[in-house]
Formats: sequence, C-alpha cells, structure tokens
Amino acid sequence: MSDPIGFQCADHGTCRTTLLARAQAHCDSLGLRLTPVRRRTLEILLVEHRALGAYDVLALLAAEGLGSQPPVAYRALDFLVKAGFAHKIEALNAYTACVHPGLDHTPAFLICRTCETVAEADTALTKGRLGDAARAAGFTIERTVVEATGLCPDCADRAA
Amino acid sequence: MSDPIGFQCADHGTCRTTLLARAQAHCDSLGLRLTPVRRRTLEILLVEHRALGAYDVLALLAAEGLGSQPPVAYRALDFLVKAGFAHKIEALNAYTACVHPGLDHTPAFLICRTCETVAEADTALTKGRLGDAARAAGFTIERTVVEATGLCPDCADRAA
DNA sequence: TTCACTATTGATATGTTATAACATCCGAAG
DNA sequence: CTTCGGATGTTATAACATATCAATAGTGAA
Ligand SMILES: [Zn+2]
Ligand SMILES: [Zn+2]
Ligand SMILES: [Zn+2]
Ligand SMILES: [Zn+2]
Repeated sequence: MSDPIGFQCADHGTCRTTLLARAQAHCDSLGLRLTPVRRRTLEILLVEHRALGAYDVLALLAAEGLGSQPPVAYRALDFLVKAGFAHKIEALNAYTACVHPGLDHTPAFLICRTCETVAEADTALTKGRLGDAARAAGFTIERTVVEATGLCPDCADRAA
Repeated sequence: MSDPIGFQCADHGTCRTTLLARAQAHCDSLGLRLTPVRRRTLEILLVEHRALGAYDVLALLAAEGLGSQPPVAYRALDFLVKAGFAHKIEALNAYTACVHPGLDHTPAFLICRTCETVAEADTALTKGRLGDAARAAGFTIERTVVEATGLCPDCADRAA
C-alpha cells in the first residue's frame, strides 16, 4: 500500500494535464489511438475526479457533439480501462480515472458515499492473507476488486 | 483470514439444511419473518452454491408459483442481505448465500469466472494496509468489497 | 372483538446499466 | 488503388434495479 492519492488534489489542473500527457505518450509508444472521444472521455474523468456512470459521461460527450448513443461511452470507457487509464468501480457501476496510468497495478479504492469522490491506492492483496487463502483453495487469482465505501474527511466534517 | 470455505463442499446436503435452520433460528430470536419466498430464495442460493442473478432467482421462484415480477426477487434478496444470510457480489451483480449467517463479518470472495462458484473467506482488511491508508487519508470505512476473480481448481484442471 | 398500525405481498410501470448486431467510415500497408 | 482492420454511427434490445400504490395479513392495544 502506498500513496492513498488523497481526497484533495494540491494542484488539480496540473494533475489533469500531466495525466493526459502521460496517457498520450503511453498510447504513442504502444501504437494505441487516443482518439477525440477517448481523449475527451479521459479528460472528463480526470476533471470530475470522482466516479461517473457511463451515462453521465455520455451526456457530457453528447453535449459536445461527440456521440449520443450508449455504445459511444461504453467503447471509450472500455478502451480506457483496457489501456490502464481508468478503472471501473464495481460497487457503483461507475468509472474513474487511474492515478498512475499505464502502470501495471492492483488498485484499491476509498469511495465517499456522499460526494462519490474516489481515492486510489495500491494493494498487494494477493500477496497477503487473501492470497494465502486462494493458494490453500487452489484458486488462481486473475483480478481483484477492493473497494471501501465510507465517508471522506470533508463529508465527515460536514455531517458532524 | 480463515476458512476459505472451499470449492467443494464435503456434505452439501447437510451444509444446506444446517444453514437454513440457523437462519430460521436467527430470525426467530430477532423477530424477523423468514416467509416462504424468503426461505425458498435462501434455499435456492444455498443449493446452487454459486452467484445467481436476481432474475435467475426470480425464474426459479416463478417456476414454483412464488412470484413472477422483479420486486419479488429483489425484496427477498434485500431481506437476506440485510439479515446477513446472503451477500451481493458486486463484480457480477449477483447474489450468494453467506456461509456463516447472522454473524457480523467482512467477507472476501474468490469467484471462478468459468463456473461462477463462489468461495467466501473472512478478511480483516480494514485492519491491514488498506485501513492504514484510510486512516492516513482521514477516511472512515463503513463497508468493504473484496472480490477476487479467477479460476477454481476444477476449472483450472479442465482448462489444462 | 374491533381497531389501528406495520410488515409483507401483488401488480404495473419505469428507470438504469450494458451489449448485440450491422452498416459505414477512414487511415495504413501492400 | 485496393484491401483490410480498427473505429464510429445507429438501432435495437438485454440485463439489472427501483418507484409507486393498492391489497392483505399479522400484531398488539383498547
Ligand atoms: Zn490505477
Ligand atoms: Zn465526500
Ligand atoms: Zn458471509
Ligand atoms: Zn470454476
């Protein structure tokens, strides 16, 4: 576990442009195509900095004339997830930008149930006790979903 | 982590009747009502021993004249989840019976992507590094979703 | 018993999330 | 230029989930 990329971003504008540039570079080096819809979808996730449903994304894309039917959003999101630029939050059926795109990692998420802000951390869960249990059962882990729902500091303060 | 309730059940018939009886006792002691639809829904989950979608459950209930509209299944499943007799598998949008019903615990799941069999283990994840990260971020964890997808021993053998 | 109260069920409709299927466009390789 | 594969456009539908309101059945007090 490291870098629980926090609920407040010191310099959000910079973090966004940096991550976009990194995604572009990663695509260039691998021959992947960060097309306008894909790029804009990633930018939307980065700007919002929280979990967005596919139809939320679609509405924003549609407002800009980038497509208006569900497959547009799902294709773009699938690309981003497969390329390692975004993650799906299963507990919300929603999507969020990855904070270290392109790197192979097993993310864990802290999800605020009030503002839907998402913080991404790393976890080596498969090396811990879950991994032990899996090995004992003869189970081969291919993918892990680790999501903690609760209250972020801001919302906790507001509720108090 | 303990008891990775395995992919093969030594005595499946007994495990089912035992868990059903425990659920009944738990309801009696708390004044909850394990009505026919609820009881049968739990039995279905116990017999199948894997993750079932709400509409899968509904189809089985409907075949027995226990209701045919979506709310029937969702109400029964919600009751079972709230009462601690079943869990929702977020990665599959599906439901599975709990292996130690009524007890307060934070489950972790090993899910076979081929046969959809589900093994339930416990995890004290919030006491580990995810808990550390949450505390560092000022995040209050209320619920965790821990789901590992992969191949169970049987399916791995079959694939080899 | 009768009443009021609450939990449960029945029934219809709708909302939300996700994919199938097929046509078309477009840029790179040959 | 042609061919071919990835990307998009478009329509339709599958799959998952809830809102709403009426009817019914247990529960306990008057
Ligand atoms: Zn990530
Ligand atoms: Zn919050
Ligand atoms: Zn359980
Ligand atoms: Zn299997």
